[in-house]
Amino acid sequence: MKLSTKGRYAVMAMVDLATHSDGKPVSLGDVAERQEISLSYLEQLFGRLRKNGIVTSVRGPGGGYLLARSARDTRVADVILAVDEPIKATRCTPGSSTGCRGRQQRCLTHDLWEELGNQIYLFLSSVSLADVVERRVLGTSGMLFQRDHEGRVAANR
Amino acid sequence: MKLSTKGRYAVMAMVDLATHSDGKPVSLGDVAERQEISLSYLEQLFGRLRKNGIVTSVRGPGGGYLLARSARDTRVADVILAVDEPIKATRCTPGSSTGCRGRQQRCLTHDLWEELGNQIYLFLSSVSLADVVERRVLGTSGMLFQRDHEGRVAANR
DNA sequence: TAGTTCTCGACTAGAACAGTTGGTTAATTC
DNA sequence: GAATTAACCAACTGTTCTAGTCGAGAACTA
Repeated sequence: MKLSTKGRYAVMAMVDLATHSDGKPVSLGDVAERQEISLSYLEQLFGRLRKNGIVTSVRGPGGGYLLARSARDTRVADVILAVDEPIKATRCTPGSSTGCRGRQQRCLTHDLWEELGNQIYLFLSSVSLADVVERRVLGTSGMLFQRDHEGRVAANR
Repeated sequence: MKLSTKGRYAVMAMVDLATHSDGKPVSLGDVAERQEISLSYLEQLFGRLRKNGIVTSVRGPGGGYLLARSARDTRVADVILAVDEPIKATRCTPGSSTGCRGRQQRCLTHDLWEELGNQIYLFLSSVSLADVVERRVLGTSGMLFQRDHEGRVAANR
């Protein structure tokens, strides 16, 4: 599970879509203006989303994009997986079980990345677009960590 | 909380350090060879780790790096925060509460990224270097998602 | 003094990100 | 049927980050 600004842009746009679609298609031009993302970049992202069956498209005037499923059934994880290509296995890629065998059989940190990837995926697939729209994202929040005046990392335990 | 291969390299190196240090300093040359990471790149990373008080250094022959605290008290999150500079707030940066006010007061997905960042941080600070060394990273694991033959994303629920 | 190891800064090829440009195709409206 | 709308598509670009290289120096040990 890769986390990039690309995935975040896609989620922002999809939330916008979920918010402003009342059964009618929403044009990317509108989304671009509201979210202040370039139209052409959105086109690239929605190309991916369409190929992955997350949205459907309607061409021509009054056209645009529609959620393929309801906002409640579209999970944030689906959106991110659709736009972020599965990464090619470098050294020890979180998702795949191959790739991290240098000279040892399996790198020491393998389980850690695997587990972290699962945690992230579990969280993001527990959240639907509807949850985001209705601001139903539980706030455990609070300042959990800071940097001191010298720039060093300090945690508030 | 930024997740990059850079942070992963740092954690791999720190786990190596925790594994091979029996009170004596471990030279970066040894770590580089074992982990197959370039020495000069490691030097950059350990410069950051030292400035953030994660490791201490000993110069000269027989020198190297030592954990500043015990492996049990050094958390994976600390390592990653030390090497990954706090990102400059682009549009809606997960960590900081500023930055995502385009024309609205606060973007719809803000809470989502904030909460995700917290989830990741909580997980990574619950794991110490000792946990990784002793392979004590709980495996909720299993294949949670896949792509079908057309490359589309599908989840195993 | 020689050799080891850390320390520091500048530089680099390659990749990814975010966006641009310039088209085409399909549907609607005039 | 012509003009307009908006999805589609491909190639290209400036910027940033990654991962690494290179060179010089400073501290310590033998």
